[in-house]
Amino acid sequence: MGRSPCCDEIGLKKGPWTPEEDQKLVNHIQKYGHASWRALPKLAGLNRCGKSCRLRWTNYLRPDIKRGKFSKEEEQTILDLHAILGNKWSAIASHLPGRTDNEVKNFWNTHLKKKLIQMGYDPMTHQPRTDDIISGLSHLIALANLKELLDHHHQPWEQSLSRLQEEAIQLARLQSLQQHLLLPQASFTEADPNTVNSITNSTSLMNKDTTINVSNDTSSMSSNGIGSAQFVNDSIPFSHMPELKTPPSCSYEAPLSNKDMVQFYQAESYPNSPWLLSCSSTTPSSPSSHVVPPVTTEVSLTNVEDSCTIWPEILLEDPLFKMIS
DNA sequence: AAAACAAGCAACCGCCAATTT
DNA sequence: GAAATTGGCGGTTGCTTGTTT
Repeated sequence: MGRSPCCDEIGLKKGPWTPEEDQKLVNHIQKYGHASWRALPKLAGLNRCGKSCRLRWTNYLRPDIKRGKFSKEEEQTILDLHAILGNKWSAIASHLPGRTDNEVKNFWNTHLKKKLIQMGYDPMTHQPRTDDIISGLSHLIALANLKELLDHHHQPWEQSLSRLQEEAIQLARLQSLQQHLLLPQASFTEADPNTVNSITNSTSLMNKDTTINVSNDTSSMSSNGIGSAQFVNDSIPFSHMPELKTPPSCSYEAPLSNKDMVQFYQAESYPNSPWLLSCSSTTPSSPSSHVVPPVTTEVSLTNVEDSCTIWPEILLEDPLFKMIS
């Protein structure tokens, strides 16, 4: 059985809050707290639903709310955390004292998302947008083809069409190769630990300032009109991505069986939380589908364990973390 | 000066998980 | 154990303000 929305009651006010309403809410909470949001509006003399009161309090009236522009540090933290957590606004906001999930979400949607797109990143994956590069390249090639076609207008059009078809096949091959070269790592949302492990073992790739440089100089076009692409350094730095590193060591203060694996993530850029750690247990038969809550809460970095499994998306399960400062 | 458009943000909505009855 | 209730979260909406035409 479902439940009726709390704001369905007839006559309850919606929309922007007036200063008088704010004052009533603040006064009531300061005096009596907010044990029950449902009961609060009547007790406080407000013609609002409890949900509306809770939102107003948590997003605007709470005394510890930090207002004003986001600092560069806060911006970087949001970018770093979003790269790992995705749209977990509440979890991201918990790392930013005084900021609400709503504020972080709005800041992301109005500023950071656009910024990433402008920088050539996919705002969801935080990876360079290969579709843009490839479509841009295709566009250039198409223009070159058109130019060549016009240059050879004396040829029968059937012949030109046939040449274009051949070139389209070659272009498709080139694009396939480029995608392979541009995506040396699978997505971090991949749940298979083996895949994730192999990804993490090659994290050096993440921090290289690598990009594809597409020349628009037609002299670099080959004789059949297909352009060339080459890897060069530093145009689109991956600076906003947190650096993932193999940990120096792990030791367990609670015993773990050989079915267990350690998950960790180094977050150098998060103040007071240089390491976020957690352990979980998995069954050998289905490692990716059976991750259970932490079996230990204390992990310290003292001895090297080669068998540790690195799991970059550990932050996806924020509540499971043990933070060691 | 006015209309159109864009950006920013507070607030709402629906869903879900946890808790209570 | 099932149903009802509550609080919390993420997505979306729509109002306000600023900018451009």
